[in-house]
Amino acid sequence: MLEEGYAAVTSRRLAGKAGLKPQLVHYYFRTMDDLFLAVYRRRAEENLERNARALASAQSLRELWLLGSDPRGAVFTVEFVALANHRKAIRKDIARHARHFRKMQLDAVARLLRRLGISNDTCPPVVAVLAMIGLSQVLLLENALGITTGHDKTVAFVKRYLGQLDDRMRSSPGFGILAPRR
Amino acid sequence: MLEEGYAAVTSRRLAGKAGLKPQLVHYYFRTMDDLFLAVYRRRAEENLERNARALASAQSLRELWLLGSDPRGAVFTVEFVALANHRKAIRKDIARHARHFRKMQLDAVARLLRRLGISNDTCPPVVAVLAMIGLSQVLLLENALGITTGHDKTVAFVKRYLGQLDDRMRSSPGFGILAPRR
DNA sequence: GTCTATATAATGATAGAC
DNA sequence: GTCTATCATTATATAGAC
Repeated sequence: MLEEGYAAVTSRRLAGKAGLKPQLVHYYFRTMDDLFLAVYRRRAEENLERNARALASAQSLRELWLLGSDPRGAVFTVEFVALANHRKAIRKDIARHARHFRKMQLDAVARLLRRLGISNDTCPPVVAVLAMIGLSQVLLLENALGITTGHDKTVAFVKRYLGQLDDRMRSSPGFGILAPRR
Repeated sequence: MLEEGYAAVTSRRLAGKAGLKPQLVHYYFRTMDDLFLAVYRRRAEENLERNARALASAQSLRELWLLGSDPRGAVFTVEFVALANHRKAIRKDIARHARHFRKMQLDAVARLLRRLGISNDTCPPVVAVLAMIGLSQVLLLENALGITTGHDKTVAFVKRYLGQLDDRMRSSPGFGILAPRR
């Protein structure tokens, strides 16, 4: 799926990779949609856990950025969004997970910005979250196409910026209460 | 393609919509890949023209933002990136166009930030461009999935922010030389 | 330019033997 | 749980009549 797109995932090729017969795919998952959903759910759960760990760390913002910059993640997302574009059952699942995910990030970033004294007027938490996600996704998408103009510069800028915020965060009064230094 | 994904675009369905026989698709385009490329090229050219007009306007940033916020554009991009993910000929074409497009945006935004007195340390042009693209893409993608939490707030924030920059730009000395007020 | 006819190959899915 | 056998469907693409 990551290498050749979801359309390349067929019961036959899949079984071939497992050294088994195509019919077993249907035995285990019934339909191909069920298979795709199973893949998505497993990955979604892993993703939630990794995110929770990142948010609890002493460098939340940098960790969040790194998570969003996993190349497999971006291709995975594109493929499933494309898949969701014409399979109702899959779209529903993705939407539900994405909402859960978003809420979690949003709560954490809002708490963080408040503690840093960054007001809603300066930058609403939701803008910060969406900008971070958007930026990392665009970088990954372009990379997949072989376009990298200015990417290094952008990554360096973002990391420096987020690192400074994380530093201010760690040295803010009462930091240890919420997220103890490791 | 926009409604059901690229996999749903078959010679049969296409011919059906045109009230013709599937074989005519091959008569005109030979292969389905050639067809997809023709669609992409037409759209890409329109896109370049619209962008050039936006960059020449008196509210470049807002116009750029609006262009990036066209819902059809985002779905179109996702579908073609997914398509490019497993068709070499198509990937090459997308990459070439994207590079051209990026250079155009980058030159214009760089000139604009310089004129506004925003230094490279404050915000490198490429970061501004990628952040704008990323943010609008994420909004559109989520929208397509039915997720809209905080979107209104984000759009309002961005428009207000870009509007202020455009205002400063218009009132900067010598503005009329580069982009005459309409 | 548009059609009929056809070659060829892949797909998802089920039934039933072992 | 894994296999063989099989079906119905769909796809891309070409050849040739008109």
